[in-house]
Amino acid sequence: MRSAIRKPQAMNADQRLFLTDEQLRTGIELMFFAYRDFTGDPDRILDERGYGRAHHRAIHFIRHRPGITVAGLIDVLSVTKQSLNRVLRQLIEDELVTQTVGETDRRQRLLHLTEKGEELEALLSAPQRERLRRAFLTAGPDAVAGFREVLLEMMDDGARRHLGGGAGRAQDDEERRG
Amino acid sequence: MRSAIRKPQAMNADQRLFLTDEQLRTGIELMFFAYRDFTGDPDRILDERGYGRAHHRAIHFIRHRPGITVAGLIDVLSVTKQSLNRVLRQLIEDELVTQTVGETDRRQRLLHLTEKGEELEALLSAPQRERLRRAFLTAGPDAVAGFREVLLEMMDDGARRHLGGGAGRAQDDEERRG
DNA sequence: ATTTCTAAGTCAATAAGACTGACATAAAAC
DNA sequence: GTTTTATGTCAGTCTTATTGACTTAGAAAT
Repeated sequence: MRSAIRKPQAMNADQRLFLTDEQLRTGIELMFFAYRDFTGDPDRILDERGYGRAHHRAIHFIRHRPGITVAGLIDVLSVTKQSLNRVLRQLIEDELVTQTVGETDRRQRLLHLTEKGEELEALLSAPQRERLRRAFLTAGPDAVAGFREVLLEMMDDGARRHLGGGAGRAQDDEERRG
Repeated sequence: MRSAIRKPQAMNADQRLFLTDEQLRTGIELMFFAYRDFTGDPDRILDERGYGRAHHRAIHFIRHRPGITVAGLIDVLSVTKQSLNRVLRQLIEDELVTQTVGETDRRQRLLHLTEKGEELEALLSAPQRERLRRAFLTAGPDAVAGFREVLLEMMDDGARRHLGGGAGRAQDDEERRG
């Protein structure tokens, strides 16, 4: 028995495929820690202003999908109308978000950020962008491509259409859905 | 098939460095969607049993750092004693977690999962492992390496020592801290 | 034109999960 | 023997989210 030395052939299929228990567990923990720290910075800024993470999410998607409807935002965020409404009411009251009546369908309320809203959005996303920027720069382009691929694969099929940018405009999808 | 179209045009430094506004924004949204869907499966299982995400986190880290102290768990999770205590009380009451008095320091309560606890942990992590496994397999080993690098870089410096596996054992750190 | 459906908004009640602050106990450290 | 540490607990608060019921306005269908 040659038990002393581990030959490369001794690796099973899952090990060669980087799918060991250890690596999957590390993946789970990476998601937990990275997400927590990623949201930590804006959370602190929001807290000072009496807002929460829900406000950030609304502000983010209104900023990047200007003119999105309330129903569209509910769909992207996967929250209930009641949850979103409370958040939206505050943001409108505080003059960070405006509503305009839809042109083709006047029941719709099209959402936009005010200047004040844009300012807060920039302030909130700055630390996240900086964190990503630093991580991307350190890890390099190939690592970034891998990061994007894996996260994209981890998403539910239905959620992928909400992703703006590289994989098709979400706004178009939403308008098509009407 | 997701990164199909790429226009070969003039790129500035940031674009070559994959640090365009667009790519940073997509990174932000990937984190949001992937994390939400990643936690969605266990959330449903927890819900059926009257537990929440906080219970899952406790169970996960007790499973993978058996004998961890209450203070150690508070440190890893970055929650308050009061928050953790409510969760822990339920898990002990429901016989998923046991406490044993520390041998060297009898003030400490060393946490372990019972068989029942191990079963629930396996049930909760199964969909997450499967999701990761599928994503890793589809994206390939290089992408997985990139995923890990970027997430690791995104974490706060202080959090990195809590990561088990590839980058040093967290358990040792915790024991050293005592 | 009337009915029906849809988009949005609101009220009420509930719950998980987190927080702060205050306080208690037991054991270790000095 | 005093102080510090580890744990546990009580009380109160806050944010986010839920479900359910109901209203208003406008669009669509007949």
